[in-house]
Amino acid sequence: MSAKGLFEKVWTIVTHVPEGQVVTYGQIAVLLGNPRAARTVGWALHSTPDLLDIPWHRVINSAGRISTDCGEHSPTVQRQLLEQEGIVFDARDRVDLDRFQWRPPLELIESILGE
DNA sequence: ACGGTGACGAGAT
DNA sequence: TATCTCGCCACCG
Repeated sequence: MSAKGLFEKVWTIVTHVPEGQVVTYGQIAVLLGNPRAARTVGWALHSTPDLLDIPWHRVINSAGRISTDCGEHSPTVQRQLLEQEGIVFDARDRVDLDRFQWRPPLELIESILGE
C-alpha cells in the first residue's frame, strides 16, 4: 500500500477535506511538495475513479472558481454539492477562500507523505 | 522512451 | 477587474 504516484496522493488528500470546506489545486500541489504541479493535480482529479468516492467537488481553483467541465462532474453539479454544504458563491460565481479554504493539520500531511 | 495533454496559476496587459 | 499568455510536470500510449 505504498504511495505510488502523485495521483494517489492527491486522492488521499482530497479524501480528508471536511464537509463545508474547499481546497485549491495549487494548495494540494504545495501540500504534496510540488508547488508547481497544480495542473497535474487537476489532471489527477479528472481521472478520478468514481468508485473511490472522494469529495472531488471540494476542489476549486485559486480564484475561488469552479474549473470542472467534464461529464457527470459538471460545474452545475459541483456548485450544487458545495451549496448543500453551506458554501456560498458571490455574484461573480466565486467562493471566498478566506472563509472556506481548508487548513489541514500538519500531522495529517505528514502521515500522508510518509505512507 | 518520449512527447502530447490538461478540472492550474501567476504575471502582464 | 477581466483576459490572455506561457511555464509547469506526472501520466500514458
